[in-house]
Amino acid sequence: MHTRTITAPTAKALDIPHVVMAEPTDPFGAIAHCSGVVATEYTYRKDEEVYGEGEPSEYLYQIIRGAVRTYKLLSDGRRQIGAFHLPGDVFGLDPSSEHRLTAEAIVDTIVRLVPRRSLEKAAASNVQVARNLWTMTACDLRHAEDHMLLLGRKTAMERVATFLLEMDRRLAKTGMMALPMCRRDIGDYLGLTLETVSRALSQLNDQGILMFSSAREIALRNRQRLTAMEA
Amino acid sequence: MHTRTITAPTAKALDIPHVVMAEPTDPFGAIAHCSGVVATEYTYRKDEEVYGEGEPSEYLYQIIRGAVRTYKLLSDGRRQIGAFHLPGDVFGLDPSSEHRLTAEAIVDTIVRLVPRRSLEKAAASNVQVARNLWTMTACDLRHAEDHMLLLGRKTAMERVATFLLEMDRRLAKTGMMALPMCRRDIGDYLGLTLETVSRALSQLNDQGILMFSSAREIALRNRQRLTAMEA
DNA sequence: CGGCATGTTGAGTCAATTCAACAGCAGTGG
DNA sequence: CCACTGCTGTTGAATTGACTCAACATGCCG
Repeated sequence: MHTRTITAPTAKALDIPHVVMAEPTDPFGAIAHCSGVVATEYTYRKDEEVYGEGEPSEYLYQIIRGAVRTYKLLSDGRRQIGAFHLPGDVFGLDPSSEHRLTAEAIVDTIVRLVPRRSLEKAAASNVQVARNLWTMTACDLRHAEDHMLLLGRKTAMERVATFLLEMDRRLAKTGMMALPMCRRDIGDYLGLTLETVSRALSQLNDQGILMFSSAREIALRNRQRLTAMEA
Repeated sequence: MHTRTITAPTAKALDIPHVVMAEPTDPFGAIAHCSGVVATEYTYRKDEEVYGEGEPSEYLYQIIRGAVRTYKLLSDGRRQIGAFHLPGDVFGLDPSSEHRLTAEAIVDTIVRLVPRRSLEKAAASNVQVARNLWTMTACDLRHAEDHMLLLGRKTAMERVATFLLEMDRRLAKTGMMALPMCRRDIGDYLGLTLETVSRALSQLNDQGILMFSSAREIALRNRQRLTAMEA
């Protein structure tokens, strides 16, 4: 596994090219540049676990390339994926000392990571760092709140429409999105079975609302109609 | 509407009696005692709106007596309640400037409130305050993550069992819980219809797992079996 | 080229919903 | 005091959206 260590002064050179941050500012970048904060690069293979639910929270991660799913399991194996993390996204931030979800690479993934210990230290003296940590957690919370509405009250088609628009916004570069995750992952994210996801996508294809290049390469042909289906 | 203003020095006298905080520490209390932070009391009537989705976030609230629901609506009226807030709980904390859910009193409710403006000011100079704000948001996030698992993957009976154990933990004082919310609220919290909630409760009653004093006064008779049903 | 992962589609089933009727209770006013 | 009214909760019957189970198609990797 390839590992590289970057000290604060050189970290700026690592800024991810061609990625528009979801946030107007880049809280992770702001933190990573603090004196005393050391960022490291690390690579995970497809399906490799980054951390497990209940494990001590030792690092904060930012995805450079690839994708990560974070999820919870029930004892009988039923799984709920809480979020997909894509290039530029930060994950693994847990004010409590233990992770509350498991994180796994969906595809081969490169992350930048910062020890929690140095974050705590930076936050203790630098109010702006503390504020950024809060902002990042709040961002996760907003997503979770929206997702509860989806899981509790939307129909299968509405869920898939919402998913497509979310992914389109987050990873479509050229009008085409290359989904890193399989149908089962999408189902476990949307609270559906993989078959139901597949049927909904086929139906949207039949209606001309989207077009497949391959099963995971999708272009939206009518965002307006899709937005109307989102409920 | 009765309003009372408390300055920091006297705020300690207002500590809510006979309420065990969900957290080992009391972040709200810690913040409310900061110099420059002024807490006010306010009363909302049953079904009165505390704030609406999209409104500017001006206050942080702590419930003294009563109960509040926070929810999101779809355009056709479908509702997802994200959380119930009970005495001692803090709600309305939003790092962004706008509320992302609507808050309504479930019954006549007394809250203590602190202006957001003074929080920002306190957090800018006091790292401990900043840390407490982060901790409170993280607490909301944890609940949301657990609730996504419930909404996406649990059966109706498992949802109701989880709900009963949550409420038992949070408001049972004498082995009896007095639910402030109606069946429709419970359904909208659990992603079910009110009829399904009612049927599940009746079934638990028939099985001797709980006992009704009235429709909203419930005593758990077998927490172990209920925990086993939680999945 | 074969073998396994992944994805699609069909048929039948079922858990939860919808629609409907009724019961219980609280508050109101004669 | 009791009928009246509205609201909340329960229960039954029929429906349905999503699931389960199954077969087959596709595509990728060695």
